[in-house]
Amino acid sequence: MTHYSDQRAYFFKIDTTIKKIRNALQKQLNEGGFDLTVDQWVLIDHIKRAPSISQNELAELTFKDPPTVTRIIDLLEKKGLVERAPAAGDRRKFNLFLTEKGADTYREAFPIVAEIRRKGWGDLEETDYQHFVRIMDSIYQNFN
Amino acid sequence: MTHYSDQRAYFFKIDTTIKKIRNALQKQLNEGGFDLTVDQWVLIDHIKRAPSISQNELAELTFKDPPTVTRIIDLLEKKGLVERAPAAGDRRKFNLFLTEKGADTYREAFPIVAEIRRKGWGDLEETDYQHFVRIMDSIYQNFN
DNA sequence: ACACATTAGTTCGTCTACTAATAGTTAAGC
DNA sequence: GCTTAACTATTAGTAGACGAACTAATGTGT
Repeated sequence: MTHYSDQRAYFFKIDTTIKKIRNALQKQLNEGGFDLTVDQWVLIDHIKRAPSISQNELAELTFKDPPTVTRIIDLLEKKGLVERAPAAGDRRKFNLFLTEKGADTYREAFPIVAEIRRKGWGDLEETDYQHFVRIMDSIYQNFN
Repeated sequence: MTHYSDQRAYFFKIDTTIKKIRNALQKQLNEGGFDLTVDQWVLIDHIKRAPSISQNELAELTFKDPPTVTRIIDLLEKKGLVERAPAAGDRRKFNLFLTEKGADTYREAFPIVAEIRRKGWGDLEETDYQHFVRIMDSIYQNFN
């Protein structure tokens, strides 16, 4: 029970750290005048990188559930940032694209996101990153 | 831009890892027949460790907002696991306690939580834990 | 060709996160 | 002492997470 792996700390630390990052990014997006949540940004980012992606593919890539993706895309479509185009050859599917307005938003918001990432990592080093990836991947894999 | 700290990876890895842990724990709680969410467990755990704690103190400790704590405590009270007692000397406050049923639930659910923590950490070592804590704390502090 | 399973997306219900606004209470300053 | 500020908890509204159940379309086996 007193062994380090039994402490609540690691669960708790991951949780509070991701909250901190999300809050910082959300605050910057708000102050930049963007009507965007962090999760909405994440989907826009993926669509920008893989235009014509389907909702299910998006769900897999972002580790969100299909219903969650549906709802976020609904919102982005309402704002005119994303477009659902019927997929050729499969009438169940949609191909997702950024609208012109969506592409503009991406371009304008990107520097804010990049700055938050840079700020969060601070002066941690390459070897820290290797430790970080190894430990996180290990925890993740332990649940597979 | 190609520098490691600019990758989306670290944000993404933290996010997916905490999701994985939460899902694993929730699944175990469900399979164990507990009518408890992960967040509800977190509050029960804190009340167990600090009986008579107030809602605001609980919010600070768990990094949840006061309205969130209010709602979760409402649910736990409805289930008969937690009790709100008026605080002596300050009629705005409540002192929170586990009911007998709440204490039973804690005792029964604890092994499940401990097992998930153990499983997640796997065979990572003490030095890994030190790296982990240092890196997480660093990211966290970079936003203060 | 037809029953059957699978896939893509949606709807619904419950829960948590966060903001803003509010009631009621207590503390502080002049 | 009295006004004002600060604090504790709550309510309301929007957004997101997730599971279950559903519709419509597609694929497979015989």
